[in-house]
Formats: sequence, structure tokens, C-alpha cells
Amino acid sequence: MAALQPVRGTHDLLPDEARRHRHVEERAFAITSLYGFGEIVTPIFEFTDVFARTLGDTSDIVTKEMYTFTDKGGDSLTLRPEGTAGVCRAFISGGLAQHLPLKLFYRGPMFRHERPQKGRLRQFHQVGVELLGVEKPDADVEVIAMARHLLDDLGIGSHTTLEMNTLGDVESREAYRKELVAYLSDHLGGLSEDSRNRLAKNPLRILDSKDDGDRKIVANAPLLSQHLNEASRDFFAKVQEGLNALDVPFSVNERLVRGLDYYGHTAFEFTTTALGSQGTVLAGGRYDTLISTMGGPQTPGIGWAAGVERLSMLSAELGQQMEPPPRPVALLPMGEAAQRHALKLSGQLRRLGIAVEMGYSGNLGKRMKRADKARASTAVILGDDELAKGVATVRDLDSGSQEEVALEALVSRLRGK
RNA sequence: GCGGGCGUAGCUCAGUUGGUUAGAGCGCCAGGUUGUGGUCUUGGAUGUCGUCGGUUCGAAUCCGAUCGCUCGCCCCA
Repeated sequence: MAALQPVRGTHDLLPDEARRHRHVEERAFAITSLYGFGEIVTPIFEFTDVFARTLGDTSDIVTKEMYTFTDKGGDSLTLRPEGTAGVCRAFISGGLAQHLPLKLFYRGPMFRHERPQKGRLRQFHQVGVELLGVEKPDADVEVIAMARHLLDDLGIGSHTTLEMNTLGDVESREAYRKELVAYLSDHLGGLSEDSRNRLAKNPLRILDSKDDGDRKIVANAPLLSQHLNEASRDFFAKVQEGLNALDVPFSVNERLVRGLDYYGHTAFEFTTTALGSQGTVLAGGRYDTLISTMGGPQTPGIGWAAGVERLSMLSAELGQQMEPPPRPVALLPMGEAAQRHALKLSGQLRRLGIAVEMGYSGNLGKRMKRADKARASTAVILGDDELAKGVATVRDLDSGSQEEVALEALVSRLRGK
């Protein structure tokens, strides 16, 4: 037990859990397909710069959570902590600008070196989307509605709520930032240590602080919404109108600030109370400056990412039933001639799309037991007696009734089941 | 990175104020039924009591360290 342990914060997915996990990914893929998204697969590691430059020098991800290592060639590489930076890098290196607008879906493992908790692992999985090349608020509406659609599809829609905010465009944000810093500087003494550190680097984050002292100060702080220029205000209004038109409920949370530097305009977050303190289930926002910052052509983007483990836990806890895998037919050959015959039969049946479970060894009783455990619907007993008569015994495992069926008729008989 | 709780069989857990051979249920294996499962019944196996060290005549039990899990903080999916 102590000898061989998985690396801290990593987790094996055994078949039952893996199935649920896969279900989430497949539904996400299916739903996003309905909106015209196609899958992109990017490497799980990139040059460290890809993340360090884009996520922001002050983000927690960059300062303390990255899995960074030096490879044999001396390059600094990092296991991807999130998906957007890699997708944008692929967009630039692949010269995809000529295919805009681009709707991309991705899924796969992400890595963050932090203290594991319920719904938080060091290797975890996300599904996410990026819509590139559309600067109009229609894109925001579509992408957010799609997120709602997915959560509903997974049966957790009623347990999640959508909060949104706008961070405005660069001009609005800079103007606000100045005023916020001025206000907070006047109240420096009351701020927590964390927040004092954030003041110079990323003051907007202080709005989101959970520290009581900070909250009191923040309560009277100037609001971003009052510093939005007309374009930013108009943009946010259009997003809200669109969501209303689609009957996607939301509330505006002025203190919602995303953790990564590249966001502007729309920021949103679907949260739940059913997962302890890890309440965020799906989150995203607009990033119109990211690609150009990375050295690509000025290209607007909006996207979101969702934690597969969190979605999977939620759908499990809320009792959404998984479709069980198909029930197999169990073949129970007794004797060598029967074994050969059953082997052939298993091949035929499987090629017809019928699941087959073949007992590897043991007497009939043991094989029956295994057939039962495999949830087989039917057991086909093939012994020397039967073979000599040119028949097989077909037993219905639910009713317990059985009959002899001619070998020639066996395949069509089992197919009919 | 910081704080609290917890590590006993494959799983869920019990184990009295330290006292001899460490228990239950479930699961697993075998018999009852040498070719008939799911029910029933009888029996059986399985533990470096997370690890290392300390206190003690004696430690699963007390102390320390360490590893892991877990909950919360920070932050996030």
C-alpha cells in the first residue's frame, strides 16, 4: 500500500468512473458540434513562455502552480495548466487566421501544482471551447448559451447558476484601474497582506477577495460599471439582451474578476454549491488582446473551460443515470471441440455487433456465475452432447427458461434477441 | 504555500482507561450441486494496524517525525 502510490494529486479512473468521465467529454463534444465547433488536439506541453507570457506574471498559475522542467535540449517546457494559450499558439503557428471565424473544441488533461482537494487535482481534465475571430457580442451569447446547454444536457443545469460581469475594453479598464488604486491606497492599512501585494500588480483581483477587512473596504470602492465607456457598456448590454432572448438566466456580479490577465469585456462563471469550496464548474470570458500579445495577428476570441472531474462528480451526485453498456451473450463451451466452435461463433457474433463474453476456464457452474456477473442476457451452453446433436442450449438468464437451438439457427436466433 | 481531521482485510468500518491468538459486514475462494447463474446454506483465505523512530514489562491504542488521504484558506476547472 505504501510501496506504490500514485503521484500526489493524480488519480486512476477505473472503468465505472472512466465511463462517466468519457460521457461528459462525449456530451460536450456532441453539444458543441451542434454549434459548429470542431475538435483541436494540441500537445500537453509547450514552451514555458507560451504560458508565462500570456497568463500574466502575477497570476497564481504562473507564480506557483506550473509544472515546469528543462528538457534534454535545455529548453524550458511546461505541462499545460489550461487550454487557451496552447490553442492560440496553434492558431498562430498553424497560420489559421485565414480560416476565421474558427470554432474549436478541446478536451484533455491539464496540470497544476497545487494542494489537492475535492474536485481539484494536480492532473485534471477539462473540456473547453474557443471561438476566434468574432468581435461582436453575438459570439459571447452563443458561447455562453452553449455552456448552459451542456450543463442542462448533463442534468446539472438546475444546480448551477451563471454569474457574469464585464471587464470593459482596455481604455475603460485602465481608467478604472487608476481610480481603484487611488481609492485602495487611501485604505491601505485595512487591507490584508495578500491584497496589499496585489495592489501594484493586479488590483482588480482585490475586488474578489474573501477577507472580511478587504470586503468592507471593497464594498465602498468605485465600481467598474461606472467607468465603462460607451462602447463597453453597449457591448455588455448586447450580451445580456442576447442571453435574455435565449432564456438563459444569469445575474450580474460586479466583483467577478477572472484570474488570468488576458480577459477583457465579458467574464462569466457557472458555479454550484454542491461541491464544497470548489464551486466553479465552468468559466470563461473574452480575450481580444491575447493572440496579438503572443505575436499573432490581432484576433478577438472568447471561450470557456469546464472541469471534467467536477462535472462528472456533479452528475453522479445528482443521480443522473448512465446508460449501461450493452448486455453480452455468454458463450459457455464445455470440451475442446465445443471450445473451437464457440470461438468461431464469438467472432461471428461480435462482427454483427453483439457483445460476447466467453468464459476462459472453469466448470459450468463457475462460468454461469461469471456470465451472470457480466450481466449477460443469454447463456449459450455448448457441450459435447449438444455438438453431437447439432444443437446448443440457449438459456434466458432473466427468466431461467432454456431450450435447444440448432447450430445453424443460432446466430440468427441470438441476433434477434 | 498555510490550518484542522483521518490512515486497521480488496471495500465500508468496529477495536472499551495501553494488556495475551486484531474483529464485523460486504466482496472473494471452495463445498452443498464432477453440465446450470442470480436466492439459500456450510466452510475458508487475506492484515508489515500507512512508514520510521521514541516512551513502556507490554503499543493498533501514548509521543515525535514522515508519507498519503480529506476538509477549509489562498486560488482556480
